[in-house]
Amino acid sequence: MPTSPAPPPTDVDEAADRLGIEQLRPAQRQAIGALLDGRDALVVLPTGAGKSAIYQVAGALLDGPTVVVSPLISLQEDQRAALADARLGEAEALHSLLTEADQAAVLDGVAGGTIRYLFLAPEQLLDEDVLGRLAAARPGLVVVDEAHLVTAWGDGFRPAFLAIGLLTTRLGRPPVLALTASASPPVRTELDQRLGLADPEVVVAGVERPNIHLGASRVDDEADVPGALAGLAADLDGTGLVYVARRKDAEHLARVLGRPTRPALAYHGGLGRSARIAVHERFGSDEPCVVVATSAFGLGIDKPDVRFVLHAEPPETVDAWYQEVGRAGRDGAPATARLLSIAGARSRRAFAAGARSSSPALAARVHAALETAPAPLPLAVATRGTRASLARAMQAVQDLDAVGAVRVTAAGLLVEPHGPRGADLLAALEGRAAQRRDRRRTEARVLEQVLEGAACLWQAICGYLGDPRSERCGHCDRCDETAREPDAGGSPAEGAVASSRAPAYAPGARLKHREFGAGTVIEHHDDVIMVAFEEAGYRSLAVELLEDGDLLEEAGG
DNA sequence: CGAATAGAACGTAGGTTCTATTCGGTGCACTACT
Repeated sequence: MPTSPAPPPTDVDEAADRLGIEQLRPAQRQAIGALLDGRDALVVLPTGAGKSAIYQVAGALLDGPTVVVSPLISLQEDQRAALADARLGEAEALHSLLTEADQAAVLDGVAGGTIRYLFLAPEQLLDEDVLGRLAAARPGLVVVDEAHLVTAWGDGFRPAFLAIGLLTTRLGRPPVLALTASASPPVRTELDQRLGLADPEVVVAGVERPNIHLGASRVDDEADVPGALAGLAADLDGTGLVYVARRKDAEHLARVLGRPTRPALAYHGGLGRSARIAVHERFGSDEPCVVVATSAFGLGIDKPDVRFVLHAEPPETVDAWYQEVGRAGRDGAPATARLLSIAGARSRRAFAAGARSSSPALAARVHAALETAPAPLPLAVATRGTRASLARAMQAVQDLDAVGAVRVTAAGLLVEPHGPRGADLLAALEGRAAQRRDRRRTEARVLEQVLEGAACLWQAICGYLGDPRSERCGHCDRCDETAREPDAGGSPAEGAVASSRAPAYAPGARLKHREFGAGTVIEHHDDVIMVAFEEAGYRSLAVELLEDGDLLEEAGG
């Protein structure tokens, strides 16, 4: 006989206690409080800061099951296991590795009220049967874990991420909690829109990782990269990660970097299941090793004592760089991150990012199909016959929703009677597509500029991620160089030049541009500032033109 | 976007040179086979 379930906790502290947490941190309390008041929340905290506890506690106190959208099956299983002993209620995952009978049992458990926490991938929500049964159970909370993937993966790789926002409406629109370790201000704005967050409680803290020493350097030729990496790795002890752009680079560099005392293992998405498990097990062991990997090796890694992260070339964006660097030094002990770029060459990872995108033509077809429908249609029915996968069609629906051409209600999808149609609709859709391409290009360019510039690296990253710091970090290459050149030629450090000449444009300063709107300065050198605009993304602006052209509405804050 | 690969033209043997296309990193789920 199973033991009878524990009675639900009566307050936040009791729920935390059952998780083995003595004292919740202020950031956690702030988010939990908002959710219990029925509000949405967007939480940006580094891994290890207790993001999961927010939904674990809030979910135990809200009526109805908590639905956690989680990107990987392995992650879902980890999260389920973490709740297994907590006496907060039953937790299950729903995915394709379960037998059909087990999947049915999980859905029955949700419908019958015995399951308190359900973990699933966004693709599961596209199944009308799953969606309908979840809706009937009246969820009390929807959680989007690794929420930055809504923008990073939704627009191309896994379009189901874009559908989450629409589908929460079908789930009765309970409070939505978006969780991530990194989200720059433009990404936050996009998350608000894509997830349909309504005036969310925003909690952002602690982007900088003081124990990670950051560096970026340049090699002249591609052929120099393996030797440079080998040199860096030789000076570093313990277990480390090397990120590369392509699968065959992983295989090749693993052979170059392996040593008898510390083997190097290649990891990428082309490996078989058992090979991948073997690398994860070796990486997790106490014996040091180096894993040479594509971006496949990332999500869900929580080994505390990774001592270094090397990049054979720049990642797609500053966000991706921060995410990958952040896998070092989780234990708080000193760790090292070094990035190589090839002089004059674009990173191979930058252009692979935006190849696939949604099609205005497909969106127009979906719209046409809806116009002839007599009543609100379930999403899956409305997009039938468009010759696109359900997930692709969802991407189209999301675009239609964003330009105001359709509306999603609990009953399904319908055409907005006064929304754009015909040529207007197509123009609006194409405008959106162009905006997305532009966003991608500028994001790749920002990383290039940070790497080419001379500014403190952590200052640039923190500014980019919306947690600006006004002083140099003291633990990156650029700060080391500044410290080594005390008063050669009598010129003060660059940061001092910037702030004495134009204090209004110091990193972290807020400004409002006539064309681009509100933004935050993230870098300033040579009379050029880089600004993160909430709506327009990242822009480099010449200070002289800015002032002469009277382009600022206001500055300060 | 730019590198790699496949195919075509050349004109009689197996190579060069050009043009067209596909592919590049992430994984969910599904289908059809052992």
